[in-house]
Parts: sequence; C-alpha cells; structure tokens
Amino acid sequence: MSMLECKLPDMSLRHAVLGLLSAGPASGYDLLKTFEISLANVWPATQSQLYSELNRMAEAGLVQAAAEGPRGRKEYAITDAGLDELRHWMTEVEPDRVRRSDMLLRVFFLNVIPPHQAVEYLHKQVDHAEETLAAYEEIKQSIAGEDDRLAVYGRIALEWGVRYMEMVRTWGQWAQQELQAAAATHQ
Amino acid sequence: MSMLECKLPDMSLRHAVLGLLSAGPASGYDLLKTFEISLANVWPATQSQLYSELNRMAEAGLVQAAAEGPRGRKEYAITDAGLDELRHWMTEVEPDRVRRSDMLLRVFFLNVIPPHQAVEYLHKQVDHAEETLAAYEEIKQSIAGEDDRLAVYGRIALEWGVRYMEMVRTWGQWAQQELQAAAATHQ
DNA sequence: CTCTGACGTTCCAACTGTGACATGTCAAAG
DNA sequence: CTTTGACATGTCACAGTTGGAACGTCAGAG
Repeated sequence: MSMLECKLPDMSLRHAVLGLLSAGPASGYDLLKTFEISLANVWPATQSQLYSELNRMAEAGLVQAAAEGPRGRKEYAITDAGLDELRHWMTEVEPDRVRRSDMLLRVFFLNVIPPHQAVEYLHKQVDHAEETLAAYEEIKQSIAGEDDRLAVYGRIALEWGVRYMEMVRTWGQWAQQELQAAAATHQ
Repeated sequence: MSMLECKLPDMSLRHAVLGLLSAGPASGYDLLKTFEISLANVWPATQSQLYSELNRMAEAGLVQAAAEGPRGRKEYAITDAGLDELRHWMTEVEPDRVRRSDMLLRVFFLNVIPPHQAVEYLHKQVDHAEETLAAYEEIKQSIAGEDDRLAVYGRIALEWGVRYMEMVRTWGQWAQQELQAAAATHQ
C-alpha cells in the first residue's frame, strides 16, 4: 500500500567508489586499477560500470571533477555530500547478507554424481582454498611491517580472507571423510 | 581474436532448477517454495525468474511439462538432456569464486568513521553471526536423526554455514581487539 | 453463499553487471 | 619515424535479478 515500503537498489559500487575517493582524488583509470588490485575479491567492477557510475555520481553531486590532466584525464574528488553519504552507508545501512555461491549450490546436488566424483569435487575445493591461502599468507607477510591507520583495516579484511580459506579447507576435508563414512555404512 | 574466448553466462539458476528436479517432478510453485526454504541462503530466486526460466528450459529440452494438474498447475520433469547438463555442470564447470560482500567492503573504509563506531560495526557483525549460528545449530539438531543419502549432503551444506558463522564470529572478536590495540598505540 | 487465503501462472519495467567495440593521447623503444 | 603499450574515456547490447501488477482456481471457514 505505502510507497515507503519500496526497496531502494543497493548501489554498493557507488559506495565503493566513495570509499576509495575518501582517501584522495583519483581518475576513473586510477580507480579501475584499485578495483582490480585490492577490491577484486570483495567488489569487482568493470571499466564501463565505473566510468558511467562516476558520471552519475558527479551529476548527483557526490563527487566533483576536480582537475583535467593530459590525455583527457579527469580527476574526481569526493564532496561533502559524498562523504556524508559514505558515512551514512557505513553506519546506518544494514549489510546485505545474501551471498550466492555456486560452489555450495553444487554440494546440494552431489547425489546426482557417483560418490567418488563427489569426493573429487570436495577435494578440488580444498586444493583451491590451500592455493589461495598461500597467496594470502604471502601478502600478509609483505604488509606485516606497516602499522598506520589504513594498514590496520586492510589487515583486518585480509585476515577475513585467510580465515575463510582455512574454514573452506577444513570443511572440505571433514566433508570428504563424512562421505566416505556414509559410503561405508551404505556400502 | 578467436570466438572461442567468449565467456558464456552463468545460468546457475538453471542448474539449481535441474538439481531440484533431479529429485523428482515439481511445479513452478513447488520449486519456488523449495527455493524460499532450503536454497534461500545459497541461490535465492524470485517467482518471475523461476517461471520464465522453466519455460526457457522446456524450450531447450532440459525439462518436460509432464502433467497438468488443477488450477493450471504444470508439473515439470527433468529430461535425459537435463540430467546430462546437470552432471556436466557439476563435474566440468569451474565454480565461480568471485563473491561480492558489502559487509567486507565496509571494512576497507572503516577509517572514515571514528574508531568507536568501527568497533560497533564489527560488534554488530558478531551479533548477527551468533544469531544465525544459533538458528543453524537448531536445524542441525532437528535433522540429526536422518542418515539417508540426501541428508548427508544437506548436512554438509549446513555445516558450511555453521563453520562460516563461527569464522565470522571469531574474526569479528579478533578485529575488535586489533582495533583497540591500534587505538592504544596511536593513543 | 461469500469471503479469505493458499495455489498457480504470466508479463512487465527498472536496474545492475558483463563483454565488446570505438576512440584517442602520449612516451619510449627500436 | 614507426610501432608498441600504457594511459584514458565513452557507448552499446545482452543477460540476470528484482519487485510488482494482473489474472484466475479451488477448498474451507463463517
């Protein structure tokens, strides 16, 4: 009945951009690099998405095209309104916890393939977790020295990744045993 | 250069439907209920998506409209082609590991809010994890008796959820301490 | 008998995300 | 001087996701 019930779109990309710009002005190209390097595993974005979002955000007054550099480079800076919006999103908006996982979706249907293939599937997930874990541990070592304010939060996010991969690894190992135990019972 | 490089769309919804139908025929309405109850946390789907996907799948020969019930009810059954496609997806297609998380995205930008609010944010995540964990543990108890083939995989998926929530809980607690330690250092 | 609520399907508008294509600048290597 | 590759932005079509509106059936409660 009420128009208040309507749900607004997420637009987390917008907030990701605001977050990056809160650390200082940058061009679309700069932001793209940052997305590829440090936000790739949390909120990936393509170039086309980024540039059009920046234009929309400029129109909405959340960012300002601060300076024009060579090669048509446009440097954007966050505005006060943008900073307000970012803080509002950080503190007032409930994170969306629904997380699609086709890895886990497959687990629900493992009964359609023979048990040895199901075990193989789980084994592959463990392998992947171990590889990623090794990569994360290396990053962890490389940033161990820094102790500035920004590094603290980066380390906390990275730690999430480490613990997540450890979780997947032990879960996958446990699940394989579980399957073999079930196979033995049903022989 | 080559046309082989093009990436096909995911269509995991399609495979989720195939997976559900592999357990027996069902109508769009039935499937919708199953999505809402058991797949909600892994691959949510809306009614409009489901019905149109079912029509597309019927056209593609992956499912068949088996029987017409009362109230225009159309019961779909998986075909051999559908089963082949499901098995192919289970064993040959690499799961997509990119997982967007606006909860974790916020962590990257916690420096834009005062430390006490950052701690509060992490605390909220811990609370939520504990609540969800309690709900999962209850489900775990309720299905502890069954030991049929299907229950094995359901239990494995549920265990993932339990371990994930435990991970978030301990990570969040650790992160709060980390923040307080950092605040003390920089006083 | 009428109303309610569950059952059941279809269509549509809006937005997000993806990949491909188009366009052009500038610096450095050969 | 030409080519390569990084820099830099814009636009398009297509597919997936969401929410809502619309339509109709059937069983049971009052």
